Amino acid sequence: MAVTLKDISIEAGVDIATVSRALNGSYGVHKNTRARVLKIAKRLNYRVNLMAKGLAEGRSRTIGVLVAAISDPSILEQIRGVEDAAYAAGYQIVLCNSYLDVKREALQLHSLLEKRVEGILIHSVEALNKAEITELVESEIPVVLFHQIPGTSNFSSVCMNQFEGGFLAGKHLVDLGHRRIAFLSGPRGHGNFTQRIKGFTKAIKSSGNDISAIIMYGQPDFEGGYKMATEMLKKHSGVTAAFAPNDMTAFGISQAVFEAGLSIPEDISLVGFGNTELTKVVRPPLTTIHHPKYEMGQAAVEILLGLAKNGRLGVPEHREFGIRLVERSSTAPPSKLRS
Amino acid sequence: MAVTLKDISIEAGVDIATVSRALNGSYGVHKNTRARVLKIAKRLNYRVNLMAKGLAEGRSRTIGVLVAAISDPSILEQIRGVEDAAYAAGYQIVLCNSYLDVKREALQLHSLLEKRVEGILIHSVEALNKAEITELVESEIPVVLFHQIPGTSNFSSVCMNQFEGGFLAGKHLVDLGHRRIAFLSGPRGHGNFTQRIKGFTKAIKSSGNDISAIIMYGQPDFEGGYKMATEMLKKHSGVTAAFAPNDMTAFGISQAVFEAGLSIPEDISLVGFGNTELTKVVRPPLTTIHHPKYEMGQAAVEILLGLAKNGRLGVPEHREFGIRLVERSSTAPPSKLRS
DNA sequence: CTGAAAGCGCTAACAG
DNA sequence: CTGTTAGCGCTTTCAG
Repeated sequence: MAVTLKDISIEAGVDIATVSRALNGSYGVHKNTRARVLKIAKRLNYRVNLMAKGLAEGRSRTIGVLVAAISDPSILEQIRGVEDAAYAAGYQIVLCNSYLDVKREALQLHSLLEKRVEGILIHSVEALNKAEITELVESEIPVVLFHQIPGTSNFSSVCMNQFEGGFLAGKHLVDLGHRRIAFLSGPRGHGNFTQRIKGFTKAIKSSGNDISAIIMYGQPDFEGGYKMATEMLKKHSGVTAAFAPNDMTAFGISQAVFEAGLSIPEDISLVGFGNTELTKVVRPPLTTIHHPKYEMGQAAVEILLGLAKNGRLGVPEHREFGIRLVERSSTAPPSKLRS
Repeated sequence: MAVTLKDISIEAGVDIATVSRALNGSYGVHKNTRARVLKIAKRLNYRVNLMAKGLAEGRSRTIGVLVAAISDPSILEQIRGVEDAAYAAGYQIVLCNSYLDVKREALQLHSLLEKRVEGILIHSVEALNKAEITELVESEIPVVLFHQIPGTSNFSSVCMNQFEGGFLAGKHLVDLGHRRIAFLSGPRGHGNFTQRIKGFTKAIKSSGNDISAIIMYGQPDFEGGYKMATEMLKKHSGVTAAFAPNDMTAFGISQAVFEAGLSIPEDISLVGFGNTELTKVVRPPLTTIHHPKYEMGQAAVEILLGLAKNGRLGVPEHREFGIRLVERSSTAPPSKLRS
């Protein structure tokens, strides 16, 4: 079996409580005793048993993170912010991937609760279902969402200004002179995308009557982008610009465009979302919407820990981050030949 | 506070031990009692406290997974296999991302040990350092590696036949008629890549004296592939084919090739490694080496749990998976014009 | 089939 | 500054 406080206490000839104190705080233990205990602990290769510690303290120093697909580079960057902030505050994170599987998500949520995590961060692509929301609310655990979910205003959230994101992209394309613009969005009804679509159409509607927007719904990933774009090119003629729900989807779109024998930005201008690493290096470099992913992760933890500390579960906090357009080479005025 | 066994026991008018039994096994509890307890537990929304349970049982029912970069789709697929197998066996996994940071990795390893995980799966890109190996060995915890690390033969491993992977790729390109072939590999000295390089050069050497191989080392990701290929195209003329350490790197290479005004496979034939999703959909579809990622993840858990059960830490098990070439459109005979 | 009691490893008052 | 004493919530003999 593993070394315990008792082993150390025997070896050091002091009480187990003293060992505990020596190992944790520096207060109230004689310097020499402390040094001796520390040395012995090291020699014996002692390692706290976090289960025992957690049980005794009544807290796990752990926060759960529920994400849909960690393969998404934007999400990964947020998680990195979460991890760093959590670690800095002495917390560990338990990462759960739902792989977009609702059942799996429920299971994981359940086990997070059993682990007595002190808070939960959620970044699922699909909205939570009723049962899950109820379960969360009843567990009285702090929750911070990385997106707005209709009907869950009792949870805190950290988001970017989705509306403005859509607006900026739409305006950019309109300003370039595009008149028929498509938004190949994520799943219908998801909070994030809904707002973005509103911003997008606002930009287009307010720019003149001769401009039209096409909205399509699909999976927000490479494959989904590829499919939506393929369909769009077939069905909707005259489109000269597209806006994607995230960069990966944009890459899928660009794939479909190339395959149709068209090029970017000459035939189709393309705007992504996320400003992930690949956007700079891909050909052509992708115009995209930037938002502070890492910082959002940090902020989420900050809020979560604040909620936990003050027991203010009733007053959710909402933090919104700014957004900006990063112009690269995938957007240009529509070529005369096609327009 | 959360509902405990005691709350249920009071409500049900039975002893707490009976409640425990009713909730866990079905043995030795009267049907009616059991039903009553279950109903009350449900009504009260009872949830085990895993910390308490783990402490009492002396086991955490948890296994740790240490990976370098979860953003790699191949790794993600393996993890999926791990999760499924672990879940089926009643285990939970604790996923740790080192982000290629050695210090971070050490920290995470440490905390896994403190959590009393019952085994650790490791898939780091960099080799473990001495201190970590010692720590692991001393902790007497089952360890399964997803790659071979020199000098750690006391750990079990699940790998693919790296040598054959390299050989198949090399042979395929040679058979197509290529005479000057590059392997833009991962970091120098890593077990996986070393073996693969050996297989690759073997295929080339054994095919004739007029064939030459160029080996380059770099980061095994999109960016790394892009850089290596850019450099290669500048320095080494006459190369008509390239082999990448994984698919993402291959995409980076293809980016660089396109940017140089060349095309695939007309100017450069390209072979990836991993057979990840994107290979099918990318243009041109990528010829690549397939290995059973999901199954490897499952196998790792199987071995791990076997080691734990039989206490046979001394006799590590090594499982090797087969590999095969998946031919798509990124490889072709060298075009007459260039060769 | 069920209750009583001990203990997992650690923390946290409370005395000294 | 240090030892004593209770637990934290759950499992697990051992009786009955």
